[in-house]
Amino acid sequence: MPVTKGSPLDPARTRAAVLHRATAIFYARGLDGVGVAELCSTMGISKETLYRHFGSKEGLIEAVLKERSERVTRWLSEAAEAAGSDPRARLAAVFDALASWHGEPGFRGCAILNAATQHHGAGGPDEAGQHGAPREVAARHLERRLALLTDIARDAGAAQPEVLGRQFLMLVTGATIVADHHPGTPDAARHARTAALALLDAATHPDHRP
Amino acid sequence: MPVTKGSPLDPARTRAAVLHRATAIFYARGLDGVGVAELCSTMGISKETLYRHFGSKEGLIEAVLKERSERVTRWLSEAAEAAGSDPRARLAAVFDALASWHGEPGFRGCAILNAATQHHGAGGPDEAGQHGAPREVAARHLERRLALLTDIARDAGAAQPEVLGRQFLMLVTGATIVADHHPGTPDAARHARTAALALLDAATHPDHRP
DNA sequence: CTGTTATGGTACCGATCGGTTCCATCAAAG
DNA sequence: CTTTGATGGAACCGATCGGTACCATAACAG
Repeated sequence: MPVTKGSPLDPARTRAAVLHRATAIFYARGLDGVGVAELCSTMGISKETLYRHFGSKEGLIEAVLKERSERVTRWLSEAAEAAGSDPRARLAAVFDALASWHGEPGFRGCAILNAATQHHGAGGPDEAGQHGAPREVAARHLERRLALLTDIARDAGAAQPEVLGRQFLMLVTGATIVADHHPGTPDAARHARTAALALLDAATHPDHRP
Repeated sequence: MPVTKGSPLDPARTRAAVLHRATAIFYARGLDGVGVAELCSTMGISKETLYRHFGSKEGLIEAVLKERSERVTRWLSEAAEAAGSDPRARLAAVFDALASWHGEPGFRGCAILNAATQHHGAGGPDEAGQHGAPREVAARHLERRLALLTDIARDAGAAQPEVLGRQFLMLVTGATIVADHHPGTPDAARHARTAALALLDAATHPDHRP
């Protein structure tokens, strides 16, 4: 029989705590920037515990990235929903959420995209049929974000919501990258928001020029 | 006296060849994805030669990134110039060049941004007063790209060329990232081009609506 | 109580890392 | 010819890597 729920020996609770702590450490130091030994000592667990729960460092990374992707996706969707039903307001809310994220103290870009970039060495599918896990997670991550943005474009009545959604995706992604790597553009998300709204208006309103 | 120019023992020629080969290897495998030993054997040189020319792996990386940044910047500027003097045509040419780059066989995103992401562990300035070299090179790289795009926006007569230039920068960067990490969007640069031209037109033409 | 289970700590493994040193070679300068 | 300097090859260094095995402890089940 399993031990009592919530006890300090509850494996599920331990796993969740490790996942949470490892997410922050990997984000701050990079996937290859921290070894398993230091990782465990920082988290206050033993290596045996880590390997019992996740099998390998790769397994831990994959679990961290999947959980992070779901959390971020949910966070952005909720930010859009909170803005109401007007597509324009929802789009603006997405970029406002982006701006506040970029302004957070430890901001270092998108953890999922960073991980995929750091692991680009494992390019193709390996012998186990597994592609590089970080790159797969990143692709699905962008796919979900594209779906959210395309929904907004569709609700707004754009002629080509798929195209407009992809343009929004590039603005969101580009703003995050620029905010991370170009200190001269601290308000990237604000400018991206202006551009996105202009594109939405151009795709929605009829063209008045001859 | 130095040996005859062009001889196989000419240090400058050796250095240039190493730089060229290392650029391709680092781009394909990642900065940490290949060790110095494999790097040297692949390039057909000895470790002593590498360390005599570049001092350390970090020194080689820095030299590779700086050379790459200059080459890419020159390439994009020339693509814009070749389109003539019309700002709209030059802007379109930039995204056309981007599209052809994204379509190349070994495309793996921007080498400079990838390197900066892979080395985000060396966050602040170290004891030698040197910030993480890859991150500095990336910041300057984006700065030069921003200057090119802002010039186009200014030549087009935009009311706020700095803002429009930054929006172009986010579209260029976002398109490259999406093309790398989202297989579902193979024509990212084409959609980014459409968006950029729409933004340029909106910022240039007077607004006809009440 | 006893038995089970999850845990933290530690020592250890082979492999690989970045970097250093020595040496034979080979082309060009004199 | 001899001398000079750049090179490739290989051995070697200490450190760190991801991963495994073993063990004492502590909390819970019965």
